[in-house]
Formats: sequence, C-alpha cells, structure tokens
Amino acid sequence: MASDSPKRLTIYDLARLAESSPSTVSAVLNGTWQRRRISKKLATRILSLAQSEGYSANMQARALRRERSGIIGMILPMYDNRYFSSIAQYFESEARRRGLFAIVSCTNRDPIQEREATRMMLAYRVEHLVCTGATDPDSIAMMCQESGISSLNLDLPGDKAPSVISANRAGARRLTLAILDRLSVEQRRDDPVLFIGGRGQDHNTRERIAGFKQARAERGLETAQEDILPCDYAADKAQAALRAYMQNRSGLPGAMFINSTISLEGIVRWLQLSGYCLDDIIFGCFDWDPLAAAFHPRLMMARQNVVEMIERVFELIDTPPPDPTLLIEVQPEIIGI
Amino acid sequence: MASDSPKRLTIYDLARLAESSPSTVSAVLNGTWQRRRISKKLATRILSLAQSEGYSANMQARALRRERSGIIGMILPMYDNRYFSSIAQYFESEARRRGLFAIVSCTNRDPIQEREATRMMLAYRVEHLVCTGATDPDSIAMMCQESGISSLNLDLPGDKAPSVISANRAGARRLTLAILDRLSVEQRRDDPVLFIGGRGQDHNTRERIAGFKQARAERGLETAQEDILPCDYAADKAQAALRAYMQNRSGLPGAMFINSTISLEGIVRWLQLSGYCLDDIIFGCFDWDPLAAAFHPRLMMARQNVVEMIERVFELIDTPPPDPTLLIEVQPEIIGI
DNA sequence: GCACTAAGCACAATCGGTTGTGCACTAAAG
DNA sequence: CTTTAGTGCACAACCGATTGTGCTTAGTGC
Repeated sequence: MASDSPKRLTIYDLARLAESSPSTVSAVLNGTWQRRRISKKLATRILSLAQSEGYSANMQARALRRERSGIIGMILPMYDNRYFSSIAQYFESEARRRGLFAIVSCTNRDPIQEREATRMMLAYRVEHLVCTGATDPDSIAMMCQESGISSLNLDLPGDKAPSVISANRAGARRLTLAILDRLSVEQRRDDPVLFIGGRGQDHNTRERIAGFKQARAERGLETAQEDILPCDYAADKAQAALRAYMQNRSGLPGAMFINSTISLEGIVRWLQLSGYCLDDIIFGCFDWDPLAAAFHPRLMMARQNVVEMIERVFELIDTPPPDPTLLIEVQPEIIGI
Repeated sequence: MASDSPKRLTIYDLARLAESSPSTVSAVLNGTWQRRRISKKLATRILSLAQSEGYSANMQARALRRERSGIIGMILPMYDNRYFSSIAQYFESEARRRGLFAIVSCTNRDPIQEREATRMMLAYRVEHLVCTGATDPDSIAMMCQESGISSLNLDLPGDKAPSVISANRAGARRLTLAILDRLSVEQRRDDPVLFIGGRGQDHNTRERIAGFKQARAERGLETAQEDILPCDYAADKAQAALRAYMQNRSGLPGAMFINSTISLEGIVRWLQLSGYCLDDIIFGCFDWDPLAAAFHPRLMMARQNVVEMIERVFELIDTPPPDPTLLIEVQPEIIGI
C-alpha cells in the first residue's frame, strides 16, 4: 500500500497529464496564469487535475528557485511554562496567518545551543529569526546580520536588533505596590519582602529588581541586599535558596516577589513541606499560570501580554524600524489584586 | 553593515576562491572527499576557506538534490501543559541527536487544522511525521501514505499507522485504586467518586473510564453513569460540569478522578470559589504538573512517561514494524501515593 | 619506450520548481 | 492581401547543491 508511490507528483507529471508544459502548470498553480495569458479553459483543466491527483508543490524546489523559503524561525528557552508556550503558540498562528511556516527550536537557556539552533535556522534559510529569551542575543543578531537575515529579540533585549519586551521595571513596580498595599491592609506594612528567582545578570531580572526597589522607596521602605535572591530560573534552585534564606531568620517574610512561575514552584513546595500555610504569606509572581491561580486565588501575578508582544514583533518584521536598537516595552497586566 | 551581503556564499563561490570546482568543494564539505580521491591538501584548503568565509550549505538545494529534507515533523494539540510541552521538547532534542531538524505544529485539537498542518509538513517533504493527540489520526496517516511518508501516532492511537500511547486503562486503574485506598484509610470507602474531564469519543478517555470502572469493580463498587463526566478538555467546561453536577447533590463526592491538568484547573477553581477546602476531597489527576503538586502535595497524579514514549517513537522510525497497526503502551507512573 | 594502473580532479546531469523571452497563430485594421 | 496587435502557450535558463562518469597526469612494470 505504501509501495505504490515511488515518486511524488511534479509539475512535469501534471504537464504530461494535461498535455501542457511545466511552465504553464507552474503559472496556473501560482495564480499568475492570467498575467501569462493562459486560457481559462486550460487553467481549469490543470487545476482540477492537480486537485484530483493530490499534487503538492515541493517547497524545497520552490524555495531554491524563489530564494525565499517561506519559513520564519524562533528560538525559545523552553516550552514548559505558560509564558513561553503561549509565545510559541501565538507566534505559530500569526506566522500561519501571514503565509509563513513557523519553526521553533528550544535552546534551554544555553548560549551554545542558541547558536547551534541559529545556524540550523540560517541553513534552512529562514526569512526572519525571532530570538526569544536568549542569553546571548547579540551574537545571534550578528550571525543573522552576516547572512543578511533580519532578526528580532523578544522577551530579553539586545543591542544589535530591535527588541520587544515586557515593561519589566514598571510591571515589577506595580506588582510590588500591590504587594505592599496588601501588607498595609493586613497591618504588616514593615514586614520584610523577599525578591526571589531569575538571573542576576539578565536584563529582565535586573529591571524587575529595580522596579521592586523603586516601589519600596516610594513607600519609604529600604531594601536590604539579603532580601534579593536571584537564584536562577529553576524550582530546585528557588527551593534551596529559600531554605538557606530561612536558616538565618526566625519567621517568614511578610511577602514575596517571585520572579517566574518556575521559581514559584520551588517556593510553594518548600513552604508546604515545611508546614507553612500559604495564606500566611503574600505572594506576587512575575508571570502568570492559571493553574497556580486556581490553587491560590490570593496569588497576585504579572501576566505578560503575549498577544500584543507577538503583534509588535510582526509589525517590526513588516516594517523594519530605521533604528536597529529600537526597544518596545509592552505592559504586563497585574492579576489578582 | 547588513548591506554587504547581497548573496550568501555558495559552493561555486568557494570553488572560485579555492581555484577548484563545485563538485570538489561539495565532496570536501560532505566528507566524501577521500572516496573521490581529493588530495588532503586541497581538502584542507577548502575546509579552512569554508570556515573563514562562514559558509553554510543551502538546505533547500541539498534537500532537492538528495530527495531528503532532513526534517521530521510533529503535529501537536497545544503546548500549554506539561505533558505536551515535554513531548515537544524531548522530541526536538532526540531529533537533533539523530541529525534531523524537528518541526512542530500546533493544531488545537481541530481536525481541519490537523490536516492543514499535515499538508504543510508534506509540502516541506518531512521524512517522517509524528502525529500527537490527533483527533483524526487515520486521515492524517492516509495523507502520509499517499505521499509515501512514514507516520506514527503518539498519545492517541490510530488504525493506519503504528501507535505509541500511555497504558491508559492500566494507569487509570492504578490511579483509581490509589484513590480508593485513600478513601478506605479515611473510612469513606463507599463515598461516590466522580470521573471528570476528557472527551467521551476519544480513545484515551474511554480507556481511562474503563480502567476507572474496573478498579471500582475490583473493590466491589458499582459506578453510576452520572458520576462519569467527560466534559471535554477545557478548564471552563470542567468548572461548568462540576457546578451542574453539584446542583443535584447535597455534598462533595469523596474523591475525583480528573482527566487532564486542564480539567484540574477548572475543578480547583470552582472548589476554591465555592469555599471548599481542597483537603476535603481526594484527587487523582491523569496527567502531571509539578506546580500543582507543589500547591497540593496530597494530589495523586498519573505521570505519563514521555521520555520512554519518545524513545519508542524513534525506535519505530528506525525499524518500521511489519504490522502497521502495532500499538505500544507505555506505563505511566503514579505519583503522590 | 610503451602499456597499464591509479591518483586527482572537473564536467555535466539532475532534483522540481519559477520566470524572462519569444514563437505561432488569429483577428482586426489598412 | 499585408501589416499590426493581441492571444496562448512553450522553451530554456536558473536557484545551489549532489553524484556518476571521464579526462588528465604521474608512477609502475616489463
């Protein structure tokens, strides 16, 4: 059953069947037949033949000749949280809407994998590359530049290509204010607040820390250095960092600013294992997870606006900005206030 | 800076630079130069030239000539849960290990999108297609067959291609037994248990219901039809179904078998909104989410063995089974007992 | 000195499309 | 009846790689 298809149908086969020529078949299938003065009769015949024979164009051949692959690439740290997975999903559907085929590669926040994935994308001649949450966005932008491919940064900014990111500082400030408000309501205005999660070197984390400190300053509060724990993006790291933090303290901090849902996982796990009630502490999480929201309705979250971010990305692709260092910030939404 | 690359380097350019010929360059870059008796000296010269000029082969041209794209495709319902996202991620890394480029497309559990994505995959001449959680796997398998492309089903089985799925019935049975054991411990052996979530038509849900009933039968319990609510995969649907279910009842069921984490989301949300304590009820969820586990350590979950499933998939790709209807079941792990 | 072998490489066809160009034919105009 | 203007289509070059084949030159044996 699978043996009857030694070859896929080509335009040459169709031309033979329609008693026409490959170039005519090609023109008909591309819709350029009117411009080439192919008769409607022949066009119809070829089209119905292509239909009935189940012809599908070989994209490699098309890409080769047109020097356009029809592919748009994205590199992504991972799929395992709602933020990145919705980025991938929305990117794909937007690409499809524009007649582009989306290819996404996971690079595990590893600069070597990022470059390797970029090399593959360039080898497959993607028309654009969106570089999401890259640890080393500039070296990727350079690779693209050398190949004459337009690239964009998403989520984490770079200097060598336009970037679309969340308004990290402003979002963190608003989330922190919400946390402080709730502390005030509970008459615990001066309780310490712990910032935990993320990478100290990465732009987003630095900005969120800045926003965090700024909000506290606005409320007349100082921020101790030991209350800032950028322990990387990993549940276990957050869990370990919190355990270590708590060894030097008598009680829980009044609230926590948790930088990413993956950190939230480690934090919540540690609190549960240590017998704390989650309601004893006020949480703000920079990132959104509806399952977490279901389990803990009092959890405040900064939900990054993925839909708008992807829209901005495609706008930049459609009309490249004159300034390659353009940085667009998209406000996250604070949920659960 | 980006203007100096009107064209990418080709083997013809390299041949000119090396004062050699395209075929020689090709042989050198492919490592077949010894077989073609190219001198080591020339090979080295060409290789270092390719290196220094940053040559990267045009995969479209290569694919066209070799009649092998080097691409492996996967269609997937969505990325937004840990099960599917880890499938995508592990699939990608395994593909990469084998020198294949992985392309994943989301199809939103929609048969039309599934076929559309398949068409694109076939147009890009994927060498294999893995069809994950497809609502209509057989029509996809047929499309692949007509193009002479090998296809496989993952997660949901089909009749027209080999399938790798979780041992749904056995897993559901074990999860149900764990639920019933815990009910017994709490002296609530005869409390009703609600099965909720999934699609009544889909193979996995049917099998899980069967396993659920079987486990209850083994404990001498009957299962009422109204306690089986396959309300589709969606948080809101589960929430609505539970609300409706509770309108005819005085109190909570003793336990719930929740078919998928997305259903869990709706269930937990409703319970919280309705003021119930989550510990009043025993949960078993068929699917795994570490964040849920962190929030609710007493939550029992059937964690599908993604690593092994993907390994089986690639084994079937490497050595296609004689029987195209082969069905391989992989045991999930019951967590939180 | 000559045939023979092997080494070292280049030529050219090919994969399946796309697209610039031009030929043959018809109909209208002069 | 000839020229002109379209109409309808086919030819052939090309995109950038891969690969079967064959040509040249050097080395070996006799």
